[in-house]
Amino acid sequence: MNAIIKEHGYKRNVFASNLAFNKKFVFAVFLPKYDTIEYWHNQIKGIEKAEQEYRNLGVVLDYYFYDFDSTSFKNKASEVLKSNFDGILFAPIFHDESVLFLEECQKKQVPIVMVDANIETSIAHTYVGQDAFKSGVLAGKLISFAVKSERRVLVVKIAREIETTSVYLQRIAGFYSFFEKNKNLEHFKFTELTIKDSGKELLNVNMFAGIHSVFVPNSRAYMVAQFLEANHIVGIRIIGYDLLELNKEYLKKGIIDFLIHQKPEIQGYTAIGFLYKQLVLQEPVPQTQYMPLEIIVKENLE
Amino acid sequence: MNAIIKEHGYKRNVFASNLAFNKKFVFAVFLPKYDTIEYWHNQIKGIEKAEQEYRNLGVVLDYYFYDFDSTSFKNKASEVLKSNFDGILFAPIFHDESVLFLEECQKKQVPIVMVDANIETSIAHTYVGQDAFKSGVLAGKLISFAVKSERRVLVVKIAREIETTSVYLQRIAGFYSFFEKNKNLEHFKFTELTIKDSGKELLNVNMFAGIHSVFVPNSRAYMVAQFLEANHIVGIRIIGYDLLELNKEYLKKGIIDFLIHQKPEIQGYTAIGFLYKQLVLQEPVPQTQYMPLEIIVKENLE
DNA sequence: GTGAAAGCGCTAACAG
DNA sequence: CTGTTAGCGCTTTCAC
Repeated sequence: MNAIIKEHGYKRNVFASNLAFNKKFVFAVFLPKYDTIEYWHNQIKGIEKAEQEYRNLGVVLDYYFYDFDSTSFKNKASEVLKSNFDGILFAPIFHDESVLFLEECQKKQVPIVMVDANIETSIAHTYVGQDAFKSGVLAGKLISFAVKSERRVLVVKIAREIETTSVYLQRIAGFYSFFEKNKNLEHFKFTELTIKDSGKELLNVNMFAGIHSVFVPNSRAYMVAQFLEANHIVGIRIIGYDLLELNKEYLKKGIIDFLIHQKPEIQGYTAIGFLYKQLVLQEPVPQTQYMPLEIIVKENLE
Repeated sequence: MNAIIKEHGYKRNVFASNLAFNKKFVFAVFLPKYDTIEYWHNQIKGIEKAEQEYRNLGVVLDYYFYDFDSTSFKNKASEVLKSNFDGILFAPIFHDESVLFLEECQKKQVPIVMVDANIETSIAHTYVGQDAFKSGVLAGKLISFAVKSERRVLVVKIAREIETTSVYLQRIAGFYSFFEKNKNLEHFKFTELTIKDSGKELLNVNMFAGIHSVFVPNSRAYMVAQFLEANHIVGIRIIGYDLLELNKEYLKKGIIDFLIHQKPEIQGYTAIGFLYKQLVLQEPVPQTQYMPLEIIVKENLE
């Protein structure tokens, strides 16, 4: 009989339904501590915007932040699992630990949304984030705008040891694939440079001799920009990722030329919106939601 | 007393409020006929997406479409004004007629949202759309990526007579202002070409002799691309506006290099969302919401 | 003006 | 398992 009613174009009244249900939905938000990491700070900003928007609509957020190490992750994870929540948003920074965490969440039968990076698994979940490979291809294209004479490109990998996600490797893979697929770009030559994080002092002028462009496959383009500015090296095109304050500053100065923006705020905002849709509105959401790849130059910043 | 209650952190329960209010909000949507104009079709797509989203939340849309002439606009306008609506979304294609229409709407005391173009007026309303001048500046920047030897740029104005909005003039103004502000770009030389709409046959090969780049300040970049392709002219960079199917096609082929995207779907979607916020949620909305200027190349299309 | 009461459409609990 | 009912928090109406 219910079936018959539904067939006949019946629409649940969301207001009445949620009024009667009279329940707050608790979304657990399980992310790295954001105090010092601007990228995560922006994710949180989007989440907080969504929190405010859905506050009157029966949504409560419970935050759990961990330090950027796997022990802290595991400790907080068990804390999360002890609590009660109707939906979970988290970032699988540490792969193996995240798989275990996912399995526990599955037992709770709640909707799961992952941001920033995805995990290959059969456990149903939604991914909201970047397509890292494609963003690398795009970086290649942007570098390729230079003239058609010989071009030397420096790929600068500045990474901390605990970098366990493969995001920046995927970006580099995409980057090279662009030049492989475009055979008329054989005049581009590449050199790689690997530097430990906060090892800015390891840069030296010789590294940039004869270089026309620099590709920084993570958010640390500002370090290269700082160095080039301090040493009065001009005419080198820099392309990097993420709208950190320092990156934006050098973009405005014209020292960084391109930033690829992954919209962390929108990631967080969208993720909460997806939980809201599933739980409050009882509507389906996509399995994967890639952020559009935005090209930011000085003139379309903001 | 009400005041005291509110001071004390009282939040209206949106579910109960709207259930008791038990009213459908009618939004009048007053736009050009979209059948043949892809740009407006995309606006409508966004509006329909919003319609679906808010259908269960007490929102009903009433559509009014006019032909692309001011008589049709006026006729439909009076039809709209005779109807009952709680909020209005419209595009001020014809300036003077739109001002009159606005004044009538004001009398109805309903929230007003304008898309696509704005009107200078003291009548309270929200504008959702592009910053045309800024988008022209951006176009200038994109053209300027070429090498630092002499560059000849052709500005191709393909417009129908009834083009009454000044959007494309603002874009051109922004475009030139970029080169004026950057004195190191004096090697860029400009030529203008004005062609009546669907006068593609008026293009000829000589126009492109010695030209390195073409700027088309509206959505008709594909016409130039078609011509260049048909005449096997290569090596000219084209930059235009809007993700029309034809433009996208030539972007994929590598004949158009850049498209600046004004997100018409998002405009429509946002506009409905603003009416929803004001009427259903009784929350404030901004006076002006500029769309971000998106740079689209082959590699970040879709 | 203030106060009481009906009822919006649904869910959950309880009775049969 | 099906049918009935209280009540979610608010708006509107009607009585005072």
